[in-house]
Amino acid sequence: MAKKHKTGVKSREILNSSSWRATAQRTLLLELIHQSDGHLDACELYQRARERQARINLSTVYRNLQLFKKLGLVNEYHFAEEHHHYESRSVREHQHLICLNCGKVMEFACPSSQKMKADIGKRYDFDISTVEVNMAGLCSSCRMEKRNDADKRRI
Amino acid sequence: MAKKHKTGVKSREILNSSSWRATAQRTLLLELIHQSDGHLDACELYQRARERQARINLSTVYRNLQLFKKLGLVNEYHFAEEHHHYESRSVREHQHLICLNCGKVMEFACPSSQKMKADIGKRYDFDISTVEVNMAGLCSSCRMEKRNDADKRRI
DNA sequence: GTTAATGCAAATGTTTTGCAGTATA
DNA sequence: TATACTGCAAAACATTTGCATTAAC
Repeated sequence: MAKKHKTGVKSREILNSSSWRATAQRTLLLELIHQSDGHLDACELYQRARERQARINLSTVYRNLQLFKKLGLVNEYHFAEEHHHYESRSVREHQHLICLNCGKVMEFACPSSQKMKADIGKRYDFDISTVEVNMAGLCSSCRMEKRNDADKRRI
Repeated sequence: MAKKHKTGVKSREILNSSSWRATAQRTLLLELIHQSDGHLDACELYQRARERQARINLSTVYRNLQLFKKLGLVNEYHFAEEHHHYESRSVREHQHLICLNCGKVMEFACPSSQKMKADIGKRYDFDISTVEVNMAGLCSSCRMEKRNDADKRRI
């Protein structure tokens, strides 16, 4: 409850501080992103938004995600999939591990990534804005599932 | 010259060792990927292939890239763009830095990624097959270009 | 009242797929 | 000769865009 209120206030502050308008759609989207456990894709966000605002349009979702990205409110991630994932920027720095079978996403701390960012930026004279460490593989339950499938075929 | 010959032989060996057919298109695509400096996208590969086989089709390129990925001949990368990039798997381990303005891709060594892979795999009980470290930002020449543009607008 | 933002529909770009014809093993 | 592979066209997705209407300021 307290969290929800805080997020709402924060979003509103950010929007008011600039010339961006705090529309119902925009506020709802920000709230849903903050509430979620992270790594939503545009389609999932759209579906959740529709539960509360039946007439919201997918292009509104995309337009606002671009804006949030520009304002630094969300990070965009590029996993081993065709679409992007989005996450509130406020959560502490972490990286991602994805199961290639079930799509489950785990987060892990990666303190070395900030040092790496500075080193590489200096070495190649780049102004680096994002660092992504993406690992992908099979989680334990999917590994087990695949093993069982293989056993069945052998019978 | 020697390199080209070696690559051709290697590709042919890999294809012959299985039931996959060494078609002219497939052989050409493998050769182009091996010859390139890495991180090609499907469209670029298609354009290069057309210079030598005018009638080759983009779907053939995509189908073969999927096959090469499955056979472990190429790696697929997900940079901050809408399409994927592909690279011969034989080259030594490295990670990528991409310019968000001009699309230029730099490669950098990241020896710590292998240790990280082992650590994270153990901690989360994942069988990790890929580790990507993607950094993105502005290269020095694009930074300068943008600064000049800003100056012009101010006049 | 201005003008930014939305909804809708259509366009764009990337990747996949069905199918009939072709070429490899 | 059997069938894997290709080319072509169309479909399937994710994302963007133009434009008339709506709503925030």
